[in-house]
Amino acid sequence: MVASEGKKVRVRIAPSPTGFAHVGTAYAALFNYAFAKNKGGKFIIRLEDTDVKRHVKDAEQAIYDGLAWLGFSWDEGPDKGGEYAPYKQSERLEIYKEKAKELLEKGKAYEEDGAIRFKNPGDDVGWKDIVRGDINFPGGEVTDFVIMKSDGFPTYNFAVVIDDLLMKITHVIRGEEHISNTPRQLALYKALNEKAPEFAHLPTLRNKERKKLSKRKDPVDLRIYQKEGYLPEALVNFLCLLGWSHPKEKEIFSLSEFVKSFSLERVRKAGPIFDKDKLDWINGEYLRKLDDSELVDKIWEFYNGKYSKGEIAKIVPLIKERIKTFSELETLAGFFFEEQKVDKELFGKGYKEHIDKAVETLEKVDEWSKENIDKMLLANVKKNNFKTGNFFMDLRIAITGKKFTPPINDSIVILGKEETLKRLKKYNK
RNA sequence: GGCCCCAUCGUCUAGUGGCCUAGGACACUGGGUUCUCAUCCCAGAAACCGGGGUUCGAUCCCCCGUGGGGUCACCA
Repeated sequence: MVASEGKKVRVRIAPSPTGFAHVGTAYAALFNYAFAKNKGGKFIIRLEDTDVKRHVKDAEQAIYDGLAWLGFSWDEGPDKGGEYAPYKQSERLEIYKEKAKELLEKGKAYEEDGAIRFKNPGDDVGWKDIVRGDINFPGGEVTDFVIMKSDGFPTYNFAVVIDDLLMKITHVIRGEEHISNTPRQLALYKALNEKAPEFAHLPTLRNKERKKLSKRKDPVDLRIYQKEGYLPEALVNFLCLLGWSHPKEKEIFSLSEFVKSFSLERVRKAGPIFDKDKLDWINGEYLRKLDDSELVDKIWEFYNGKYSKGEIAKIVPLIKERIKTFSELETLAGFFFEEQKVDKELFGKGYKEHIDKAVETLEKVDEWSKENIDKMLLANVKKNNFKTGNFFMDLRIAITGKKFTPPINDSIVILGKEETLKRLKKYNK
């Protein structure tokens, strides 16, 4: 860190509580967090709740929960307090009122229909964006705009400027969609006789139609990922890779490594497409890297104790390399816990014979071990001149109801002699 | 439409004037391991939007097109 720069880095994210925790918010949080922590600065949450109509109950908590789930912590915020409290705009109304009054008195704003409008001088404005370089807007683009609504609440553009100023925000790192707001905010800083913070406009996450992620049709609610059984670390890692790349081209890395190697210079300008394929792969990578015992705990937690840790522990080695998310566990391995319906159409031609002989053989196994089962079943296949693949496939279907499962002999061992035979005997002639 | 931003394989990206016959990853295809699926290993197909410049030399610099996106509220 360059000590001579003096100013301590302070960044913020400014979500509005209009529903749930949004991936876009998580994305902005990720880059702000990394930038701040990389520079030993502060990461702040400020709630932009100045739209009374759009305010949704519980949305505030959902945002904290979502961000915490992903592993972020913030230094100041509505729930945490801090030197520049309050951090909720609805609790700062007096401040905006006062500032608006100042502007009014200086003749830089005027009243109209109960609202206060900023009198825009119409100068050309521009700034050096940290990720995009020079951006300029011709004067005249920005007209007079409302800063205080008639309901006594500030508008977004006004509140942002006042708060960033008062909260001593040094870098405003936000989505590209805010570029067009920046001229207004810059005009305000100038009118207030204050120096503006640095700006960095991140690319916008897009869907497959190349449009900005939509609340209606895209999976943007963080809880979706929680429910589907993604690891937060994997989601974060995935997000890191959108618009940013590791200097050494690494793909799998932790949040702390991201923080360590982060720089805004490596942020791309083009808006990346949020494509879950790669997320699935990353999640699988993280899953496979976990110790079996960790995986057991996480699965147990995911299913809210529905299955005992003992049961889970038995099957974990078999499913670890086969699931991409926790929610896939039941489709892949549900048969361990509960007998599945079997569609007889799935069976091959001589299935009854296969099953009969399997029952016959398995009944003779007294020490129920993988070795014995392997040995005896294979001998049985040979003796009867079965086709190995066909035999095991019919066995698999009879026991699990599915064609794709963990290795069948291992499964039989776990299921136990009694349960296995019970399932097979249903097909006795 | 005005203004602004952007443009390398299908997707995420490396690249910062010669190291590029453009590299990696996901996805895809083929093969190997295997009782299925998966993991793992190997191989393959796949891109610098177009046109002008600048330069001895452009994916990289400039201009113009084209395409995509964002934004134009008393929403944030």
